[in-house]
Formats: sequence, structure tokens, C-alpha cells
Amino acid sequence: MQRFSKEFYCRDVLDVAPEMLGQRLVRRYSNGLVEKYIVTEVEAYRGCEDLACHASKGKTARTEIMYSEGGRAYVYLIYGMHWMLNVVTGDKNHPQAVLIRAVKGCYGPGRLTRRLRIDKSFYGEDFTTSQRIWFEPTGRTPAIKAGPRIGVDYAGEYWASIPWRFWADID
DNA sequence: TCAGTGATTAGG
DNA sequence: CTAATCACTGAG
Repeated sequence: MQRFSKEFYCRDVLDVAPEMLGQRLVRRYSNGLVEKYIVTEVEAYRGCEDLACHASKGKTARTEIMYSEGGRAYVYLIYGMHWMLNVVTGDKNHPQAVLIRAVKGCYGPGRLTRRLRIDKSFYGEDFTTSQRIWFEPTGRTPAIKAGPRIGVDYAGEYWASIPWRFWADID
């Protein structure tokens, strides 16, 4: 099965995020074991004007990767214990990312990274060339639902209520 | 409901 | 250096 190429990721995050639902996340461990998961829930974070997006506070060592071309991983630690896995999208200097919140059988962004053993070493990982994590098209086009993003009340009512969380009910 | 946990960030 | 913040989770 072919993985998604650069072109898939180098588009607006609001186009990419919903299209990732129903697609396959593949993780290959150092011992050769390969696990495959279907993406079921994501969130879009879009540019410096989006007050819920980390890039709204400007370019820092942590957010730098979001300013690169789409197709790389933005990984960071939250609340001192949970790694968050994001997919950078869009053109260079258009900081955007898709937070992977859930896959079939594993719900919650922190649980997901714990199960897949994703940590800081995945920061900047290139999904188009990586041998340990990537995404593949499945051909599925599930019905998509949308609602407010989780845990971003600090961004103010407008950005906290905008429906940029997307999910699909996949058995 | 609420504490745990530590990297990251701005500020002195 | 200090202190605040935080795209979450699990226990009760």
C-alpha cells in the first residue's frame, strides 16, 4: 500500500484534516513489528490568527516545525505527561497542524501516543519518508461530523467554539 | 470533580 | 533564575 505523498499534506489544514479520517496510520517498531490503525478523530489548528494554535504566540523552538512544509510531525508534551501527535500541513511559513486525537480502538491523544510509543524523538519526523510512522490512503470516505475543539477555552469564545474538530463513527 | 507532572515560555 | 501555563488522563 502506498503512503500519502507531500502533495497531500501541502494543502490547507481544513482540507487535509477531514480527509485523514478513515485513513490508515502505520507504526513500525524497531523490532520490526508493524501496527495499523484507522484514524477516527482529528482537530485542525490553523495559522497565527487562530488563538488556539500554538503558532499564535509566534515562532519558538517548540513551534518551529509548524512553519515548515506539510508532511512533518509536530510532537510536544502537555501537562507534564502526555505527548501530542500532530501532522504539519500547508505551505512553508503557514503554520498549521492536525492533532490526531483518536484511532479506532484507542481514544484520546495522550493514550494514543502512549500506546504507539511516540515521544519527543518523533519531533520533525517526515511522514513521507519515515520508516517508523506514516499514513496510507484506504479509499474510505466516511461520513464526517464536526464540532468545537477540546480543551481550548483559553483561546476565547470564537476560537474555542469554531467547529474544527472532525470525527467519523467507524465501527 | 480534581490532582499529577515537567517541558516550555516570558520576564526579571 | 522564577513562576505561570497547559490541544490530558485516571481515580474517586
